[in-house]
Amino acid sequence: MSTSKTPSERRTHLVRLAGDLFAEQGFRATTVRQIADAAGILSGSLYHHFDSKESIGDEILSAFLEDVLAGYRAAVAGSDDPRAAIERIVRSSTATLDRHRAALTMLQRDWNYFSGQPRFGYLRTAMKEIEQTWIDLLERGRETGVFRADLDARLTYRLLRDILWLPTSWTSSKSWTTDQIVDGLLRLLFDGIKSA
Amino acid sequence: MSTSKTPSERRTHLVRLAGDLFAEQGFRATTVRQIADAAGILSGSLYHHFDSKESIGDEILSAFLEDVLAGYRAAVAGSDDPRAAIERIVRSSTATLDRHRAALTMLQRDWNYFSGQPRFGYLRTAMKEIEQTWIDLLERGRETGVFRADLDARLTYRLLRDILWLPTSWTSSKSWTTDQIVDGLLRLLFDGIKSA
Amino acid sequence: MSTSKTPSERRTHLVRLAGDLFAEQGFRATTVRQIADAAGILSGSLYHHFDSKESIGDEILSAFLEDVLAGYRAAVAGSDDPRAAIERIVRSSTATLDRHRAALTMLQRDWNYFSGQPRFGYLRTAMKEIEQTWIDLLERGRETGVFRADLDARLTYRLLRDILWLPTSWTSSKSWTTDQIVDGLLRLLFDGIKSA
Amino acid sequence: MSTSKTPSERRTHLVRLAGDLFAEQGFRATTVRQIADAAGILSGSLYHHFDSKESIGDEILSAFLEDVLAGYRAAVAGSDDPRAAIERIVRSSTATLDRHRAALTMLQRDWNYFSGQPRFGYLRTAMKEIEQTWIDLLERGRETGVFRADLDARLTYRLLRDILWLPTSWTSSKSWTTDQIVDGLLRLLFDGIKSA
DNA sequence: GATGAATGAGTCTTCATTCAT
DNA sequence: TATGAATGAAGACTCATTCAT
Repeated sequence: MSTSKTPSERRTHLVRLAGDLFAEQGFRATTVRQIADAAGILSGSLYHHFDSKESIGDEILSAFLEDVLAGYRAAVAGSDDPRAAIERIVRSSTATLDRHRAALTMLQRDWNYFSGQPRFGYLRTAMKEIEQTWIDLLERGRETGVFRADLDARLTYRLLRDILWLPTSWTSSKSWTTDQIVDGLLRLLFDGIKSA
Repeated sequence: MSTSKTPSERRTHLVRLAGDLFAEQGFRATTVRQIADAAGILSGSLYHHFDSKESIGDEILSAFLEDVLAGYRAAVAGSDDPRAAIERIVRSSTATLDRHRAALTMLQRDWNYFSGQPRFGYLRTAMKEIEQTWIDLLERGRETGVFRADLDARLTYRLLRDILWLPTSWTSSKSWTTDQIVDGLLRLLFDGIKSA
Repeated sequence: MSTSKTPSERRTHLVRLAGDLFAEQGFRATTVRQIADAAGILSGSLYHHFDSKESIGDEILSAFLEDVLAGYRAAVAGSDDPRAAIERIVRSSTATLDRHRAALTMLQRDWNYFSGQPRFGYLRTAMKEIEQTWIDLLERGRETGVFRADLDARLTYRLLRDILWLPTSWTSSKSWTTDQIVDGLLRLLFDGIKSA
Repeated sequence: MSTSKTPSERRTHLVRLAGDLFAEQGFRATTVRQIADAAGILSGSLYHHFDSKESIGDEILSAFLEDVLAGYRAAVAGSDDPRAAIERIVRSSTATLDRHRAALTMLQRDWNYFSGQPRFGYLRTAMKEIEQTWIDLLERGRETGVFRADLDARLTYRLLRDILWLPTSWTSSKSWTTDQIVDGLLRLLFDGIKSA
């Protein structure tokens, strides 16, 4: 992944600035000049801290995926109850949103670009672990009768994973708190919109 | 909206080619040269058919929104039953996916880019009508007791609209038919994943 | 090697202009802007004709090597006399100098740069054929008693090949005609500087 | 020439490191960062020792020329025999090669660059002395019948000077010892490749 | 309608150099 | 002496667009 030695504060600050721009405009649509402008330096000066625009992206993406995977592993580790595990995943995922808006936006908008490059091979690896986790939980829940018997695990996973990551794009309009979103999601997820 | 004077077959063909590329790579990431290559002509020659890359995008987006709005209006017009209307919307939306993958991808990935330009003002207008339609239906369903009483109409709308458009990005992996996706969505939407 | 379809006259002209600059300054020290300036266009416009600076170099180098190898093969093909063959090589090489000054200078000054790139792999291949030709001739001449018995074929080859290509760098100072140089070289080569 | 006030050991070491890189890659193709990396310091820190990259080059080149000129003068001073003097020049030149590979490579590859700058004016001066020495020797040898009567002194000088400096570029392939090269050169020079 | 050639503004990146600490 | 951060000018290359033929 990234060679994160002991990132100086300056460097960390620059990554944050870049991340904000990536979140707003996407990775490819953001120019190094915009990043440099935000930092009040010349664009060439960025290369004192990073050896390429992509290495900034790398730093953001790998940090995000480490966090996400940690959340998934912790959610599964606790107990045997699939429903409880899914709820923990949803809650941890949503919590991660705020810290990693940039990464999420980058993946949503430029997935093809990143996943095609060898350098970002870890993206596919991580996604596979995430997928496997969901599918295991959904199938286990189905077998133990907690979830509907006709549930298509893979299809449901695809839907849920993407749904979970949707609200990132909204954060500009601060209409809802994170808690509201999580609860709305969980209700929708488990119970649908029908009244009981 | 679009300046579709005499949409000669050649022109229509070019728009389709461009759309395929936009769907794959996004609007901004697609170069006019790639479009021209796909058509077997030189990039400059495209300008005999369109006066800019954006006018191609315009053509694609406006056609899409006309279709979508028509679907929404038809869905609502039929009856008073909110649940039936929503099901019609979902079914019509999903049907539109195949015909308008390019437009959806463009909106998902470059919404900020388009919606910021006066030329694409109709995007915001159309979105507002879509939003209003959903909210009306959800609130009516809540009031008549068909939907849960604690349903946040606006939040649910945001979630549902985006969810509805998610599967567009998947089409590369032909794992499911459109029908499968629609049914999965409707079940999730109305009933959640819990077993009865 | 290079994909030389049907090089337009414009393209050919540009290659010549670039070659002149490469010959004077070396490949790496020459900027695309200088080439464009020489052609009276903007630097970006060069990329309408070539997809990279290196592809211009490729065009120049591969044309040169084809010419050189043709000369070597023809020189060897004629007869069995090593001394005559070497004389033909020297004469043909020197004749090639004028047409390919740029290529020679590029190889002399930036050999490490080019030979390290896969794209220019044919450079090593060609050099090997050249080396083998010399060594065969020298060894045959030694065995048949035409050349000195203590001649180190490989060492002599290295010296001779490089010596043969030296005068390219001088052409700025038009002190000698090509014929003078060839004759001087041949005398030095066969007889040394000692008086008989 | 060079501003070698107090050539501390550190400084001398740095010059040697730089020289190695210059010899491998050429002066212009070597970056100050590479030099600093080789020394284990940051590139900016080099400027505590030298006020510019060129001043490092200056140090290397002027040391070389002093050495070479000393060799030439000593070679001529000894006796009146042109042939003996030339042999001494060749032997001393070749001996200098090992100590000054960097300088030679720099001159071979970037002569135009250096000789064009006022700061390196001494290069032209030194070259003129070298040229004059050769021409004197060759003409004297021709007049006294030691060398061929039809020898073009200037042309032969140009050839010989460059030939003498050729083997520098080979040192990567350690196929021959310096002695072997010298002997090969001298035999070629005096006797040619023909068998007696 | 299409080609071939060009523009001009902008992209990421490199590199010698400077300087406060 | 060295570091860490920056400059500023330049480098190769991209791309939407224009236009004479």
